[in-house]
Amino acid sequence: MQLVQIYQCLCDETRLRLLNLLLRGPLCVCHFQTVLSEPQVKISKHLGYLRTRGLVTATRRGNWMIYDLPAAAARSPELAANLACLQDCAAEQSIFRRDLARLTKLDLACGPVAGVSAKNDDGCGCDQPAKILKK
Amino acid sequence: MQLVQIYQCLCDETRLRLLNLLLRGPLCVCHFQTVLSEPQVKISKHLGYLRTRGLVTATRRGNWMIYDLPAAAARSPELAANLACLQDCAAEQSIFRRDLARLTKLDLACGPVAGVSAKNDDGCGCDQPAKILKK
DNA sequence: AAGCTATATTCCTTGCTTGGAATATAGTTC
DNA sequence: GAACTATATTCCAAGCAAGGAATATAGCTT
Repeated sequence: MQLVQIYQCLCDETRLRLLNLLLRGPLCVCHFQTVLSEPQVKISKHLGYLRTRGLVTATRRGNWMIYDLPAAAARSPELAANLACLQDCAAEQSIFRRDLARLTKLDLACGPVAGVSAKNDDGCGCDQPAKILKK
Repeated sequence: MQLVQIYQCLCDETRLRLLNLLLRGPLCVCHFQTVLSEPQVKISKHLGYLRTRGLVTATRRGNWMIYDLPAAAARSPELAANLACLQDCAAEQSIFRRDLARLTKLDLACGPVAGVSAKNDDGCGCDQPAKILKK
């Protein structure tokens, strides 16, 4: 992957916020919506943008799409370096810290879950919890 | 400085090439032109873009404008981190390596110079050598 | 199958970025 | 001061990206 393309993915604030959350672990779209407080189209489009450029992966799980960063082994040196850099930098800017805090709160409310068919009414805004188990 | 703004500066290939060269030391516009083989407007505009956003500094020296990165002490943590990251990444991509090689060749042809009023006919494409002495 | 949920896509508008041609500016040399 | 050099700016056209409204799609539930 070309270096410029990585930076093109990073040059939008919404995308930075999405990636910052993904650095903590995989997530489904509805939880991005909740944490960022942004409309569904916006989130979905930016995730699509990142996906077509290989910065995130997406796997369907029932109704939900689980987005994740590419596996460490699958990251180019450039991508790995820039994700590490982003993580460091984001830790110092309030907007990213706030997002992570909100995500943590969501996690606590929802708790981890393995399956997909159980409903829960945890008030997350969707019927499925935030904490997605890594395969 | 906001992190996004840094990435916005980095998301254009021409600007990446300029910054990559600047990581080696200060340079005047005409040498960017020579190394990148791009028209003057293009170089000048991208340098202007970087300048207004604080990613480079510019000082006039006779007819020449010397561009440089902000002094290490003046760099925000985010900028410092990303410049370091860029330097690492650029070292692995051929276009940036080629640029550095061309710059080195220019240096050899021109040699270091302190003053500004002496002409030389070193074939650099302008009357002033490439190697600018740090103040 | 019908209705529901989560997510994606299309269409459209708006604004930004890029690049080039032409021109302007600042400084030098003669 | 006239000519010249290096660089910046203006004006314009084209392309791209972002956001929203409406709609489509995929999978679940009953």
